Amino acid sequence: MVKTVFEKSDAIPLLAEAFRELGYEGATLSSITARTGLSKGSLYHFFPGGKEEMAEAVLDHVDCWFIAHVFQPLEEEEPGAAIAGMWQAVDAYFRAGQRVCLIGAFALDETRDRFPQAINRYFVRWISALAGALIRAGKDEKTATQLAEHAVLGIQGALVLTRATADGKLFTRALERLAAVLEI
Amino acid sequence: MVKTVFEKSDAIPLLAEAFRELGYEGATLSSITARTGLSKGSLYHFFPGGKEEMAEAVLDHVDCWFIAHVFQPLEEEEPGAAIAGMWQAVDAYFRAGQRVCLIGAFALDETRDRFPQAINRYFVRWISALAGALIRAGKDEKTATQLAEHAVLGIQGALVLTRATADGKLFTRALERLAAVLEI
DNA sequence: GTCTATACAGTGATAGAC
DNA sequence: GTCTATCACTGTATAGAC
Repeated sequence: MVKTVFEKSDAIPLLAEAFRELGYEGATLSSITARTGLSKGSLYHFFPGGKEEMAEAVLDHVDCWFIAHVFQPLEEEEPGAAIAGMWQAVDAYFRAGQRVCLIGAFALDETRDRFPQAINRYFVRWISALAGALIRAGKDEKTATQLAEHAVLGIQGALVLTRATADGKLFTRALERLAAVLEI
Repeated sequence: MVKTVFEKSDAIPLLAEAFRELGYEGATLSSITARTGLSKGSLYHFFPGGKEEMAEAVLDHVDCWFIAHVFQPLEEEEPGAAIAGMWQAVDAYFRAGQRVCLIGAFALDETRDRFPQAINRYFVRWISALAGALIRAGKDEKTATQLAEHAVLGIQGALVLTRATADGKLFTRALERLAAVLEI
């Protein structure tokens, strides 16, 4: 059986899922080969820097997705629609809480110290993009920043609690509540 | 040099800090021996079940702390004072966000599946204790449960964001905002 | 009760055949 | 570009001296 064409970009979503579910330390090369169907040799061909380069590629991939689907709309589109779109995108991306935030999970342990800029950048841009939309929607700067911080933090917390309690409806319920707080 | 008396209970806070900072997979026996000053032999003497038993002991220790300092006060004392005490205890326990929630961190990766009951129990009790206090303070049951969920999830999210952004003031600021939401 | 020595599986990573 | 074979090393865990 000959392996068909398989590009680096095809591997990244599978790598992302591995790191998301197992964590950086927990995602061993064995588990990664099993999930991607690629041998270690192929993985090192695509990512000469090994596991760390794989994680960097995954972080970049996640960041790009959020820029395209969340941050840029918040920064450029009509604020009401962009914010509504954010809640939709977030619920879909995190599969109603069944999927964890890779970057949030990396932030919690010493993995953060491997990728500090990538982790920081993601959250800072999310908060500032949302704050910007809230300002364009009429909030003053201080309130907008606080509300944005509150919303982003709430999403991360909802992911933790959804997994911890195994309550499948918690996430979507939390998003609705967070969306309501933004209206205050 | 003779090792002085060192009880199992003395090791647990050090183990807790190791798991908290490094994660379950990241906390290797080498790092644990370095942090506790106990050799592998001694560790296995105290915890014959190895790393898993160490983590169980730590989870139990954390749970007991929260029962004594947070859950029971919420369940038994005057609600206003108990809730105010909760915010104080949380800010102190998590060192204004410099310290991560071990149980929340465990919830995010496959470590959850090792200790599902302990993780679930902690968060369920926290939410129900807080909801109970809110009910005694005059909220209706549905509102109280939602607000309690919102508060606990906010704490977890604030821990993620504090570490991610390295903004030392974020955590305390978030707690103030979360406390304000409970008043609504 | 504490340690050192050790077993042995699994780790990330590399070399080289095809 | 993909694989297998293999490397040196670290992982958890155990045995046994003191």
